[in-house]
Amino acid sequence: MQEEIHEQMKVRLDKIPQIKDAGYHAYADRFERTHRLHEAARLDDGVKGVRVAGRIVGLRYFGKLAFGHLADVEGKLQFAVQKNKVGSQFNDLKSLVDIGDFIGVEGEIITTKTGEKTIDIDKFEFLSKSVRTLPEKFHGITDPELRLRKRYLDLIMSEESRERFKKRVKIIKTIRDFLDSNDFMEIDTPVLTNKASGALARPFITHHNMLDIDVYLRIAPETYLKRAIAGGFDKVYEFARSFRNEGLDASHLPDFTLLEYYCAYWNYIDNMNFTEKLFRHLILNVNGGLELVYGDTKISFDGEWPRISFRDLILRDCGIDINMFETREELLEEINRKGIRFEAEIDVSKAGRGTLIDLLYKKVSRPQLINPVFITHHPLDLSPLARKNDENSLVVDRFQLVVNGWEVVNAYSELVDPLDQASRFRQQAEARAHGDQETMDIDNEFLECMEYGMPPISGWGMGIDRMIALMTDSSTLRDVVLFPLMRPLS
RNA sequence: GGGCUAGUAACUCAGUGGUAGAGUAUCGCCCUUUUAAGGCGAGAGUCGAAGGUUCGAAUCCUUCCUAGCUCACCA
Repeated sequence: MQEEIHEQMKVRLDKIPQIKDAGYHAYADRFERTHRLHEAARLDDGVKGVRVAGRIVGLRYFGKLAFGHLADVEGKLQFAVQKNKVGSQFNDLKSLVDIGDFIGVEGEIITTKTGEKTIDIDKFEFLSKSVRTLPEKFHGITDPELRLRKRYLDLIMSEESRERFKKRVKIIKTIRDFLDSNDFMEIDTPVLTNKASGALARPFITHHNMLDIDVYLRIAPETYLKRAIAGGFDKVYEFARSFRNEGLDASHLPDFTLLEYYCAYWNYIDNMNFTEKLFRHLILNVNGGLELVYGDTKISFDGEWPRISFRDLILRDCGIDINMFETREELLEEINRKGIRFEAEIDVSKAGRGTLIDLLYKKVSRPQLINPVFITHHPLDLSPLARKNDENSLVVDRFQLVVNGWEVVNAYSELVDPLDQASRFRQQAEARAHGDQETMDIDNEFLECMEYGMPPISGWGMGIDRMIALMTDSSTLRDVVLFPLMRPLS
């Protein structure tokens, strides 16, 4: 109770000793329920001895009768309190109980004149006193900042918000069940690491006092999951909370959930086929159809999804054949000649060839991709952990699933050749030496693991939060995360 | 970081230079079928913060804080 106590709070605080004087506990230790609220709401009339508990979210008095609602995230149930049934407890309710309090009630299931399932109570128990008033009942919280900072209030007040987060639970459970039923094993890999590897991104750095070393919060679980494959697990996955010290906006969070799985003996084509199955299963089970509506956009996951190479896509969208330009200088010259400008924060003149191609793709192609499309065969220098294509050594056996202009999935045939991996790391180091920020650290421990031998592997990663935003028609990722990071109020 | 917008009672919002307002909520009274219940009455405010202009500032000016949207970069 940091701030000053205003009138309404004082009124409620003053009730706590009165609650005790009346023989209740203001903060009881337990309540034996026979049903949860949404279960009780499905019982037949006449069932007696029903005991339910919840937060009071509405309360209306009519002289010697009162109606109210108990609610939780799963549902709500109306309760009726009649003075001639509960006796002296009626006045206790009136003088001690407020909207926002938790109570437990026991009574009989009835249906009111207006047709609503109701528990007509014989008695109630006080469970927990709320000393602050809930937001206004009709509008709830509309200030987007308050909704994020005080998500619990948003959940109490907004059915839409409750449904969104329940859907998140269902999405994650559906994916987990699907992977489990396909013989994947869920494992955990470290969050604190010595190297920020597995992706191209700026990490959070923290410090371990006892070891006196700086450690990184992982940017991806990739290299550890592959170590598990080397150790003999042959299908693994992890819902990996990952951390990137970069922008923070509607489509980027500093900590987000990255689902990755790895399967030994698959290549990227097996993986694309599996991806289609996974998504069909997910969307059909959670949304009941294969079409999603996101804002004004309709997205169809039906049918076979197009598979197009990075080169063909860029050629189609801006007429540049990236295979014709083998150095970054030649490519940059061509990009400038076509009049394509990147208003990039990073210095384009320092970017490597791969980074340039990536910028080009994000500028001319990606925004146009609405329905799911597999983009394949990315430039080698953008994919230091992916296997080289057997026909064209400038590209890798990689795919991204792009939906609504978002990279939802990134996957490839994993590089398991330790000599090639060592040379890729060296290339990354060179690019960094030339000023390219978007590079990967050399990870010698990972390399050594690979030297002991890894089977063929295909790995896969998906930003869960983005997928959930797509499936819940949420315009910002912060709407699908319960408690997003906010600058503290000082 | 740039541009635009916003911050007034616990909550939702009016109020554009002249005594700080409404609804919800709270407190008191009436009411046994309501569900944004209703009726009568009352209390509740550092108008985001600091400075300035003015006889007088929620209102005009400056700076700052916070947030949302948006643009550029990152999943």
